[in-house]
Amino acid sequence: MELDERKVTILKAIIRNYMDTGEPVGSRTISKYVDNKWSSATIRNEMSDLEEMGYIIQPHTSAGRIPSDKGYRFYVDQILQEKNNEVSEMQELMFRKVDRLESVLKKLAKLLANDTNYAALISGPKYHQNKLKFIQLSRVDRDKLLIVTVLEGNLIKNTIVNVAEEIDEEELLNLNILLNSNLNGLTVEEINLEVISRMKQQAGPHAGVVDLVLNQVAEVIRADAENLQIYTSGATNIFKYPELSDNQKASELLGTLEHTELLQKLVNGADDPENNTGIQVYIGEETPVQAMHDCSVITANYELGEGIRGTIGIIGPKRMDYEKVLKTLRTLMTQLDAAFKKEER
Amino acid sequence: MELDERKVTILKAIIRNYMDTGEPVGSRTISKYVDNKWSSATIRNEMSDLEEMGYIIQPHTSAGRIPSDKGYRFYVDQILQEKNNEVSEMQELMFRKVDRLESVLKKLAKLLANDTNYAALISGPKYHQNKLKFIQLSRVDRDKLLIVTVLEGNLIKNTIVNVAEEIDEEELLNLNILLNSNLNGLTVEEINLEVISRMKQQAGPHAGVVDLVLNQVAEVIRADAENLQIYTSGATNIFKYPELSDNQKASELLGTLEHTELLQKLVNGADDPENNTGIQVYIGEETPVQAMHDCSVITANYELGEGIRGTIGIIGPKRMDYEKVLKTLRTLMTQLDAAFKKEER
DNA sequence: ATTAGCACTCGATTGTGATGAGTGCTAACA
DNA sequence: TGTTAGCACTCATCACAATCGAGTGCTAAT
Repeated sequence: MELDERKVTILKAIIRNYMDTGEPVGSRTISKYVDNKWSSATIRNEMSDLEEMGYIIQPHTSAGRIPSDKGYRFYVDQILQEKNNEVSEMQELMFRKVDRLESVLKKLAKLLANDTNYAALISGPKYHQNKLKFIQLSRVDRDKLLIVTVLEGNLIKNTIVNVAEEIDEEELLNLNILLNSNLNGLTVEEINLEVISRMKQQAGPHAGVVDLVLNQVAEVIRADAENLQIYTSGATNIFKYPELSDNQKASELLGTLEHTELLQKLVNGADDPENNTGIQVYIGEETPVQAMHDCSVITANYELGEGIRGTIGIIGPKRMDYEKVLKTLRTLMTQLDAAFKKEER
Repeated sequence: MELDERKVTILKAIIRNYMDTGEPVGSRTISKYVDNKWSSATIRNEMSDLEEMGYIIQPHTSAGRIPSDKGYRFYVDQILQEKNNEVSEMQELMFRKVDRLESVLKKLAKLLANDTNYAALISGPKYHQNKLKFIQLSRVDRDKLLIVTVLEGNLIKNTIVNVAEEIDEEELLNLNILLNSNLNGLTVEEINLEVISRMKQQAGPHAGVVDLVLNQVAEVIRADAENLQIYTSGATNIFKYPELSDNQKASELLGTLEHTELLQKLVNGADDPENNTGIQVYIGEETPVQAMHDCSVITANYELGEGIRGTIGIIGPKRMDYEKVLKTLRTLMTQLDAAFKKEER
């Protein structure tokens, strides 16, 4: 059987209606929805076909129909095909002073959740493969050094280490120069044994400190790469959708949103190389996270400056307003990009 | 009427039973609970009295009794009176490397939530009234300075600012010395016009930079004091308690846990000067947060080093295991203190 | 090919009675 | 005088039946 134009119209009508109400939709409703262009009986016939083809489902014999995962998939694919060019204007971007990336991300998640009425999720950037831009050692106490590490893209990490030996200001200055001249522009991976031994040699009596510093830098960056920061917001929005807010499911879903390690799957999934738009739509069972099998999840990759990438995600009911979410995500990514470019300037 | 010993015993029995089951408890249950020391009929009489006195409530005519807020209050006060001296050993503290305070706090909240099976909340330290320990300016780009601010207690803040003028390394060094020699040991409040104008004078051509730096420092500290960081964990634990997990309430409660500004009330409340233990117990309507009127909330202040204070909180059903929670909080506070002292060493 | 009409299905809602845990009260008892 | 046994009463809860109505599938007419 073929999916002719009328079937498509009806399918879309079913999906749109269901998105609004969350209730199974019957033939008469659709008939009215299309201005009685066809009678309910006709619609019934078509619906029967659509069900046979797997696009819609009947929860029980005498209920209306609801879209199946396949139905949603069809709908979404249609939207995705639509031209990408309408990058609408968006509200004034609210992160004038990008002081700390983290707080921006949090705000962003909140904004997104409020805007869409779904749960939002945003992952901090992945640090590995990032270049070192600058290292600064300072003494904060007699036996304590502060290490400030600045990565490409102005991501900053601090660590405080205890040092056994005393180092005077001049030595510290020299160490700083040594570190920066040797390490600038290298990625963490590129700091190999050769580089290290050369630095140690140059450091003379304070080779131990060099070791300490390098270990600490490596550790900070690695630790951060491992337990990736993921911020969520608007988790309670799911209570707005009865089909998700049954206690058992809601509890699981909310629990999952608290567990970063589970969310990682979503974030990583977006790396699909075939997908050049950077946008992924998971419908129902397609979602790699168990607790979200009754939801749809949309993720989008963002990129700030050179190679600093992260992921934004929206989690909502299967009947989420795909059009709106996709649009919002697209504009947001553009905005984010622009904001950062501006900051970089 | 007086609250004699028997009444107290029965009241406690009712509360303990109710904490276990979450169901209203009847006279026979209590009779068995006290090894039939009194018959159910006697218990009934006493319960009738207790109800009249307002310590317990009958949800409906032919149900058992449940503790009222007043009942809980009595119970908790009893526990609080018990001697404070049993600081039990606790599991190995898991924050060997206190790299970033923030991540420690998050872990702590998670630990606490897991341990108690209630929702946990922890506020980051309040920065104001904190002394400046160290300031470091570094150039990261031609027109960008990195300002690292270290406060007493080794709390670190970074900011990047754009500067119009070019500053060479030597000038930067001088500025650093200038900043540190003038500002060390001062609180934010103490940096007044006099200090500022003196610094500007000394800075000569780069007075503008001094201004910029000071603004930025002030802003960072203020911004952080305003939207105080509050981390929550184990929010979904509330689904373990049927009396809270009705959809309407659960949604509100979880929503509230996402709104830092509402949680502030809890955190601030613990500042009650009369309360020298630093521990606050809110039962039911006593809670300053609307959505938690069906819960009990316990907050405890912690202190790290000099004047860096924050608050830990537990949110659970009114029938929460007060004894356990109080004990856990007390030990935790001790541990936290010890861990930080050790770090400081 | 479309549509009107009708019998049918089945979840949701409402109503009813049985069940049982728990109470209050009274009278008997120590 | 305090305690207890006994009994009538209350009321949430559960299972079951009756009813309702939205929505269907099928057939026959257009």
